[in-house]
Amino acid sequence: MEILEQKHLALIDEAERRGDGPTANLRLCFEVIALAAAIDRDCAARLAPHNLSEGKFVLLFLLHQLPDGLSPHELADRAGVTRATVTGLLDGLERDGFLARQQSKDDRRKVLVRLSPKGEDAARELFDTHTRWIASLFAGFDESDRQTLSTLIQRAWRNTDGGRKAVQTKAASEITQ
Amino acid sequence: MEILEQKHLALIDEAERRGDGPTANLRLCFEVIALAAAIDRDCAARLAPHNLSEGKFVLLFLLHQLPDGLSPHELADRAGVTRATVTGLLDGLERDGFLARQQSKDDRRKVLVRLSPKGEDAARELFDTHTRWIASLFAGFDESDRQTLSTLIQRAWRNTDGGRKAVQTKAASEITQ
DNA sequence: GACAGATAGTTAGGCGCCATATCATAAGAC
DNA sequence: GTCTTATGATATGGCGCCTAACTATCTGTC
Repeated sequence: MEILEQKHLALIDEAERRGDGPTANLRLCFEVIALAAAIDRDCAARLAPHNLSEGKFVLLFLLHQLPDGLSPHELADRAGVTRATVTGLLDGLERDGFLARQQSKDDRRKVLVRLSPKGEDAARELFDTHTRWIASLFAGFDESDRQTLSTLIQRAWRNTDGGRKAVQTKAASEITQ
Repeated sequence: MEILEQKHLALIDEAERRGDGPTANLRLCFEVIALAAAIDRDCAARLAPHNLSEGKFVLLFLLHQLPDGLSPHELADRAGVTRATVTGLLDGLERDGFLARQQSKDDRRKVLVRLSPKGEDAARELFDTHTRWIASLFAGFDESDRQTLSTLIQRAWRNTDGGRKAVQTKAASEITQ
């Protein structure tokens, strides 16, 4: 029952062959990545039958129950992707009838995106099954397990570039206060 | 110091708004994904200056110190990607002078891929810095931390589709024995 | 020795994501 | 009122990955 991916096994082999110190950290890193990749694959597999990807699903639920719609720009900000990416995702969603684009009245540069009834249905239904599925991944975890896992992940995260920057930003803002 | 991505924060908000039971598991899942994504980003940022991606780097180190080279098929198997993907990666690597393709003598369907001196240099040098960097992500983890994290990750992994299949396969093979 | 089926590599087309460049419109400075 | 600058959205082209289809070659069978 090997959790790691092929390429990572090969990398660990090579590191061991070179006697490159402790490969335990390598293995740990690849286990994290393997879990995330497995979750991504499952997510994609669950959404594909509906002609949706993870990115499209996010837009769908961001637009859910917003009769006034949102602009592509707002969608990009809230989804954390570029505006260009949103344009591509909207193209697909509009083609498949989940939503419609409409020119804004007050700002003629702007576009308003609104879900169609089909989109509203999909958002409502998929959101529930989706969150239930995600929660089920950690079935059997009690509060202590969750706390432990979360703490260890955050410790590693602080060693990434993004994590380091966040720590610095936080420190700077605390001094400023 | 928020570790989660924008879209996941929005998803958790919505789940809480709906009172959809425990959102703690959601948060945990997204933390795993955020760590993996941060690592991926760092990896890409470190390789980009050399005109390499993670996929290309894997091919490079698979070919390292193999004067007889490998075929695209073998590379695909060992890297865990499709042959078509390997073709694309090889195109880029060949264009950038890291390797050369050469017709095999004994099987004229086959192609042999060999690193150039530039490719050999890059593989040797990058492999070391790369593994050191990965190990540094878990700096400060002692054996007990590693064991704990690994166990928790594997427990979650067994709840993914891939994990379930692996468990079944293992059980079946044990019965057969 | 011809022929079916396996195998090797590539091509074509798609998806999701990105960065960069382009074009329309809006808002503020003077 | 014009002119710069900011802000919309999109187009273009790239990357890594996929599947499916194609061509060339090899292999085993009759």
